[in-house]
Amino acid sequence: MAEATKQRGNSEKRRRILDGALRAFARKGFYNTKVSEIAKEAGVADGTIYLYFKNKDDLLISLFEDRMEWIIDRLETELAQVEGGVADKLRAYIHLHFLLVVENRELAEFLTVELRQSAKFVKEYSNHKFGDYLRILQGLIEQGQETGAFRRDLDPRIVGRAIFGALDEVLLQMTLGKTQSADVLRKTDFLADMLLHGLCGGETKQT
Amino acid sequence: MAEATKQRGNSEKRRRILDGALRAFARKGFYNTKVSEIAKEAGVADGTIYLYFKNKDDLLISLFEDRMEWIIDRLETELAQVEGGVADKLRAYIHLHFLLVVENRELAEFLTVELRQSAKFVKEYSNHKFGDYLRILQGLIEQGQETGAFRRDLDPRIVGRAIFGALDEVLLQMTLGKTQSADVLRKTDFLADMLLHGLCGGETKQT
DNA sequence: TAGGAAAATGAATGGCAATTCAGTGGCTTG
DNA sequence: CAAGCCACTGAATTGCCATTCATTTTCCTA
Repeated sequence: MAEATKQRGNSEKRRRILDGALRAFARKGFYNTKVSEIAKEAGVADGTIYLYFKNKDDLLISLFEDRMEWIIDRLETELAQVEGGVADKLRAYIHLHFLLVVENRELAEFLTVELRQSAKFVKEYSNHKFGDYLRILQGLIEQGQETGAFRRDLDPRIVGRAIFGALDEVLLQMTLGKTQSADVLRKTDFLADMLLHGLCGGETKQT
Repeated sequence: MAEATKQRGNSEKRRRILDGALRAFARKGFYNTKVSEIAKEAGVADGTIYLYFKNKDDLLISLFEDRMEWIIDRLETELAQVEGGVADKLRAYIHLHFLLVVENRELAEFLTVELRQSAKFVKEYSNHKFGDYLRILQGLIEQGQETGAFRRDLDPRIVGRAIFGALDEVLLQMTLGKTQSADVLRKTDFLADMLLHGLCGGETKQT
């Protein structure tokens, strides 16, 4: 029990710090957030943070990995349950991506803003998590191309990026603009339709 | 002449500083760039920068506005010359957007990375330039909807964002990944096709 | 319950880098 | 040529804030 308690103590404080950091980073961005603010947000002393993280950079990376892991798990679980063709999976993917924002504004704000800001940063530390995330989307595209549902003249890697970028930018706008949750979800299907059928395309909406 | 000379002297030094800042920011990002580095890059003393800009933030904003203005001018000029339907204009727009990167990597890197990083920043200082840029794209979509070339069930504001996001993310990838210029341009048409006709759609490529 | 290890604290430190400003040099003008 | 002006310089100033570490508190264990 001693062991368990200690572990739990550790984990719980670590979690509190990550949660506090998320809130603080979402509000002011990485560089404008003081370590002491994170500490206050987490209800912890400044020094305590350094018992759990090597430094401020490490805290950012850890937070990023922690949350991406959570998102990826969730995405994989839920996508596996979708019945229907690849197009339906893609719709589900987009829906989940948007749902994430509705359910967790701060996380969305943190990811949309900091992910790009730290593009090089993340790149230098060879972060796999974002790659894993993108690979889910790319896998979906490839699958669609194999089954003939999607056209084959497009590079899945580019298409994956493009779709991610489209969603991300729209979400950024909504996040910063404090769009109502209901409105956010309403846009989902339109965007999915546009990506599937194009600007010129028909208005088919299959379930 | 005295007046002219002084003016030119001013402008030329200001330009040197902006150019130096662009190079420095593109390389290391705003927060990791020291003012003294910008000064060295511009071939100017540290203090000189403060004769032309209020502070480091002001320098960032000025650089951003300066370059966006240039881009917008160019975009408007070139789009006006495009013959053909709205779809062709959209293709041209995408082509120009990509061309920008090919011709000016540093600018592209600066914009893709810093634009988002400073989303709030830019928002607080109510920057109109990015809005102006987006409005060009949105105008194109609206025009297409009026003439019947594009479907009407999509909000032009959302679609504009989505397209911008898609392009931007793909470019970010290419910029950071040091993709060859020729390859960058090759992707242009595919991406345009995907946006116009969708993932499922045909492979029509009208000129 | 005492003792001591582990965890947590937060005031003090140290380094860094934005900004300032006293001084320099060159140019114009009378 | 003197004198004032003005852009420019870069070393010194200054404030900030990440990180450290001597001290305190908590929590076991015997």
